[in-house]
Amino acid sequence: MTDRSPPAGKPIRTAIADEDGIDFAIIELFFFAYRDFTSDPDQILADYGFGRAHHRVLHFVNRRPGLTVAELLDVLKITKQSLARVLKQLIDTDHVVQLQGPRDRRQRELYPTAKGRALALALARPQSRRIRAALEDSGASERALIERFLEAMVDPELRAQIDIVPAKMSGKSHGDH
Amino acid sequence: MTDRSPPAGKPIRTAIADEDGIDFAIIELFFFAYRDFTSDPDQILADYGFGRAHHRVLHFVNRRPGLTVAELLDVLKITKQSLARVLKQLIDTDHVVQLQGPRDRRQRELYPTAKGRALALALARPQSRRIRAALEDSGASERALIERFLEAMVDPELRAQIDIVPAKMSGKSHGDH
DNA sequence: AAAATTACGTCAATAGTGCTGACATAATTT
DNA sequence: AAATTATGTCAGCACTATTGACGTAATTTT
Repeated sequence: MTDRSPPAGKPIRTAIADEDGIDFAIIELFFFAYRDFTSDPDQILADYGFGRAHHRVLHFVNRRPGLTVAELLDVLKITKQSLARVLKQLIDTDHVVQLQGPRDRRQRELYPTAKGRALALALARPQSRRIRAALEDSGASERALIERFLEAMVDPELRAQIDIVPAKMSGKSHGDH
Repeated sequence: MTDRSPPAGKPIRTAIADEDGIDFAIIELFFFAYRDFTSDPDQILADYGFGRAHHRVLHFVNRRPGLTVAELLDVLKITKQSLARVLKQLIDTDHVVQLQGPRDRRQRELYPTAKGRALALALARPQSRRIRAALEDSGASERALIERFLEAMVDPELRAQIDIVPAKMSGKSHGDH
């Protein structure tokens, strides 16, 4: 019994740094940034008994009023069952309403109520504040650049999901490439 | 029974856009970017029966070999219990080893094994590739700018966690403010 | 030296989010 | 009429996270 079950690999004492050209710095920053980015709304959501999933649904229902359940599933990349509970809670608490689709009556178009819009705004406010502060801190005027970078981080096939958003209609035209 | 239980708020049909100066565009892009950023390693992890939590532990153990359990908890911002299972699995599978702290023998210093380092690299590779591609797509040369922005997104009190990383020792000095 | 604190491990119970698979219903399409 | 589609729901399971409690060993304080 002098040695343990597996060969018990020896400890490596040197930090991984930017070995092999891997960009650990940005990988790690992305983790930290997202961790804190979500922490603000998480605290508000807790007061409502909601979680991050509720936030995401609320966000997209407000951004694209009238989207259907199937479209929402596609954007969130989760399963029907995962959405079901969360959506039901939002409907039961009068944050979201369902309307029968005008053309296809099988579809349920999702709309925020005034209550749902107010909550979406309350959740977005601290996040937007954080973004504004970060843009200032990091030598602003680069908003478009940050936007393009984040967009480029998204899977190319899925960028279509982004281009649906209404912001693009307000004459920004920072990229219809 | 002409009306439902609650006043049943009316549907709002207009998109939330950038109402009240809220930066919904970047909020949403951050969600999409992070969703896809984590999807690459998630697939690899599935082969090992690991999840995202394993990745995070593996990442930081490789980035700061010798960190203690308490330090890791502080960085990940999770509870001891949440870490316990994940860490145990990584130790049992010989990805991470614990050494008794040299000064304080209560502490357990965490180190990656060769196996653990290899996995950390394998997980980081697609992420780094995605970052490189995004920097190119979005008119690169702005790496430092992106880095500063992400850093500024982190809670100021917690930025100390970032400044520990070894990358800063390699003479980059883009900010010891 | 005794007492308090600290670092860590573990146990129990619970919540939130996600998954797969199966099945039902209503509406639309073929 | 039959097949397909959009949605809802049920059962069961996995992973990550939570709080609270307790135990042990080591260090620090008194």
